[in-house]
Amino acid sequence: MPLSRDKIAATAIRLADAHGLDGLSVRKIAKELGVGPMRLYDYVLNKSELLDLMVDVVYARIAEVAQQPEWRATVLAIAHATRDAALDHEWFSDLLGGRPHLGPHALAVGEATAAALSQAPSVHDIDDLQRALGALNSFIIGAVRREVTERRTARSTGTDLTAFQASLGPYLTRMLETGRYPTVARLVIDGTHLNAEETFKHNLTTVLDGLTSRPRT
Amino acid sequence: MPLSRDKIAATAIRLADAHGLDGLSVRKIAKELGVGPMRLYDYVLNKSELLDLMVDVVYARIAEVAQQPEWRATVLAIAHATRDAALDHEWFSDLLGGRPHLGPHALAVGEATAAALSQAPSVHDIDDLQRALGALNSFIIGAVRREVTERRTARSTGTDLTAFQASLGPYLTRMLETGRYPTVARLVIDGTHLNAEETFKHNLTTVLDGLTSRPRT
DNA sequence: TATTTGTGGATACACCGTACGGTAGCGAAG
DNA sequence: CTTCGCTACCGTACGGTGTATCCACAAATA
Repeated sequence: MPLSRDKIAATAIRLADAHGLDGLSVRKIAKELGVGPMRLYDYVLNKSELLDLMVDVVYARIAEVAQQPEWRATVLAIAHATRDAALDHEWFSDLLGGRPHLGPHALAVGEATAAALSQAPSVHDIDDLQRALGALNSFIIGAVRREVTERRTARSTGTDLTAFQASLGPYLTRMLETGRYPTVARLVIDGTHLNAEETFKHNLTTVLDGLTSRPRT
Repeated sequence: MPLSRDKIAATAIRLADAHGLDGLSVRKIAKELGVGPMRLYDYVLNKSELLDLMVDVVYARIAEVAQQPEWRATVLAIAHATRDAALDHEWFSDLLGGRPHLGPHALAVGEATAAALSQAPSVHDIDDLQRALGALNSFIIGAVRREVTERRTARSTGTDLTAFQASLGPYLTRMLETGRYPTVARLVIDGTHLNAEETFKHNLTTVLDGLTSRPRT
């Protein structure tokens, strides 16, 4: 089996899933494939092109759900698929929004999203579409990013309050006890541990409603 | 002048502004300060703590505008200040949402945002607040991130259409000419070059309206 | 004066992305 | 059958990174 872009991308994804983007190096991928590090550069121009490859593989999965009968269902499906993908591949959220996504599958997702949004009421001309697309993508990117980093810190500190205070405690609890951040303190202490998926869905429909119900300015 | 966290952060910010986050290294900061690389570790635990330091300096600037008479004005001011800061310090957008922002000034901004949002109509209990805060921050993070990467690619490819096609052309124009991405193609070709700040403001008020006008689910 | 303490510096390690030169096989041209 | 050019593979090497560790020297204390 003679090595290929697909195989390189696949093992790179496996390693990134296991050890994060920081733990991903050309050398490790090569070792995992049983070849010298430089072999990869016969198939890829840069490391960043390798990252683009990985990203587009993930987009391929997202693109699979991008065909729905109704525009709103399409948007919802894409957004949730993006979130799911980022939860499966946390490094994906690190790359999300950080570079232009121009791979064929990324373009397919962009096309499906744009086509869906263009059928929304209150999206009349192309400027409306551009704005709506921007708002939607901004929300998705930010929400996914936030959720992933939250999950990471929760994992590294422990999820319950006492463990959290023990980890960030010396600093953060002291900060919160200064009384200068009462609302934040209330959020940290009294805040229910909301279900992440429902929060995402809730906020997504909020944004979507705002997008479609709003009269032209 | 004996070196300090503030001075380190200040020159690190200067270097990052000039050469980006990738071009920032402990050694270069040290050289700029005229000391050995290891001196910095007397003031900072990690490089990531150094990044946290830089981030909090930027938050200090944002926090300055966080006191407005009306809750909506406060939110708008913070959002725009965040965007301005990210445009001045593009590396800031790379860090935005990527790690928890726990510096004193970041907490101050978070407090101000939370306090403002808690006064919005339709934000009744603490769960409402948490959701609204999440939605708002998600949008801001994503929007800023998108705008910065867009500006970067525009800078590296040239802004007008022909230069853009010349740069991405061999690949992207071929992609668009396949006809598989008609909506995206229309956006790229017919899309007016919208004013970025107005788009941000427009989408921000859209999100904010959606946040406040929406009845409870 | 002798001794402790802390501060700045140099060196070293493990790792990174990748430029470069070289070689072994193989199909086509002479 | 020989020889050429080409492709696919390989190893080594360079300049960079973050940071652990040791060391020298100066100041302060006993």
